[in-house]
Order: sequence, then structure tokens, then C-alpha cells
Amino acid sequence: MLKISELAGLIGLSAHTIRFYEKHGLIEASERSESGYRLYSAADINRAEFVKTARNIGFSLGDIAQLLSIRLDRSSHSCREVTDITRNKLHEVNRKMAELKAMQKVLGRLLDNCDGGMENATHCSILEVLDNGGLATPGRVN
Amino acid sequence: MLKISELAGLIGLSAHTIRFYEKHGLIEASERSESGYRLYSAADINRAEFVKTARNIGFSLGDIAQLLSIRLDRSSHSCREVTDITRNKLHEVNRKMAELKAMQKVLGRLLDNCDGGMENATHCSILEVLDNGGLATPGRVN
DNA sequence: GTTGACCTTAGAGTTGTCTCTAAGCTTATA
DNA sequence: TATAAGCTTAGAGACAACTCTAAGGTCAAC
Repeated sequence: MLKISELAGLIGLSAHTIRFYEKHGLIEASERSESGYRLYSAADINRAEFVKTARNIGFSLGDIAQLLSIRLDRSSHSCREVTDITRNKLHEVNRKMAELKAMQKVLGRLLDNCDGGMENATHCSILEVLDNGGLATPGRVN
Repeated sequence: MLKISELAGLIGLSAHTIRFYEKHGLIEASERSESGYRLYSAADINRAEFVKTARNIGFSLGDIAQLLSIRLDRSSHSCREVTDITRNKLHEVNRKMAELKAMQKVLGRLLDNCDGGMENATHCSILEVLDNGGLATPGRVN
């Protein structure tokens, strides 16, 4: 049985974060010492590692809560439920990527068209673009 | 001179958001009516549009505050300051993109290896991966 | 002169994920 | 036995960027 900071060291989360996850139902200590310290069993550790792994991949705490409830009773959930959660996450990631790509493109163009020298910003092309409502016409390089 | 909801309609922000931006120094109404209504001049409108454009591109409110202070007195700032802000933003976007790409890759592999059928999740390969600390060995397709 | 849309303010609430604090026990070490 | 490190709790604070509410004043139209 591990104490909270031992678990924290093992899985690479702070004790604070572990308590926070506990409050949200993600991690639990199946026992307490006489003095009230949380004690983590092997099963608790596995669960905590599951949480950490899922978090590393990028699942939200809400996603993880769902995955955990499936994991807890695999036989009464379908594999499909798991792939749905995963697919939704992938879609979310794809959406964000698309947004970031658009930003990347615009920022890149802004920089391409601006020399960025130490002279003053009176004719800064980036400020001009911002003043004119954005890159109205697509840049030369598409 | 426009009232707040007129400005809101013009630039596509809510009146709430405009007041919020004002509180953060991004937008201002250079006049007030006798009864205290905000009144926006052409210059105010340009400024508000600048803010909206920068926001659309993805600059944070903090970035925009900096850009505005340069815009307000272009001659005492260098073009370089503007490109620095832009370049920092681009780096941030690149970092996030890299994170998302990693997530995309892992999520894609998880889905590839899981049939996601309606049978129960006893042998769900995604749960197994999560239980085993992630995709330890790189998948076949690299 | 009344209705209804619009305006004002200060301030609270939202979402997600922590992060920290205070005040007070417990345990290990010297 | 003294000290430091570690544990407990409830609850506050941080961050970004809104979003909304309450309570009330103003204005245009009919």
C-alpha cells in the first residue's frame, strides 16, 4: 500500500492533483490508515496509471471518467462505446488542428510580408493588414 | 457616432463582449451621451475592427493590447516589436500543432487496432492499451 | 403615457484543470 | 524530544475569454 506522495512519485502527478482527481471520481484510495492517510492498493495504482495514460494521450477528465466506468465493468459495455469516445476525441483534435493550421498560414504570411527591422512601425505591414480587416486577398503563395 | 449595439452589429461582437474588452483596455468609446451611453467615433470603430481582426487571427487579448499600444504611437515603436509578437504567436501555434499531431497519431492507432463492434468490451484493445501505459511499441505504420 | 427595446453598473458564474493555502494532525529522523 | 517532512480537510485562487444577472435609467414609437 502506497501513501499519496508515493503514488504521486510513481505515476508522475502531484499529491494535489491526485486529490483533485479523487474529488472528480477518477482515482480512489481503497483504504485509509488509522490516522486517515490514503493508502493505495495495486488495483488503485493500476487505475491511477490508467488515468495518467489517458490524460497523456489527451483525453479530458470527463472522457476518462467514462472510460473508467467502462473499464470497471467491461462486460456490460460495448467496445463501440470506447471507440465512440476515442473517435469524438479525434474529431475534436482534427477541428483544433484545422483552426491552428489557418492561424499558422495567416501568421506565416504576415511575417513573410514584413521585414521586421528596427526602423519604426509607421509603415509596418502587419499593422496595416490588421487595420484593413485581415488578409483580404490571398497571398501570392497559396 | 454609434451606440454599443450598433458597433456590436457592425463588427460582429456582442455588447457584453465589447464592454468586457473595454474593461481590458482594448476598445474604448471616446464619448458618452448625456445619459451616459457609450458613443463610438470612426476612430473607435477602426480600433474595434482592428481588435476583432486580430482576435480572428488568433491573437490573445494580451497580444492585442500590445499591438494596440504600438498602433497608437507607431513612430516610437519598431516594426520588429510587431514581428516579435507575431513570431511568438506562430511558435505557440506550432507547439500546439505538434501536440495535437501526436494526439492525432495515437488516437488514430487506437482506432485502427480496435474493431469497435457492439460486442462487450472485455477484450477492447483500447482499454488494454490504456491499461498498459500507452502504445509502448510504435505501431506498424510509422 | 405606456410599452418594449436598449442602455448603465458592479459583480457573479462558466469551463477545465489544476494549484495553493491555512490550520492542524502524524510519522520519521537525529 | 524536537524538528522536519508528510498527511488531512475545506475552500480559495489562477487562467482565458467570455457570458450572464440584477436592478435600474433612457429613448423611440404608437
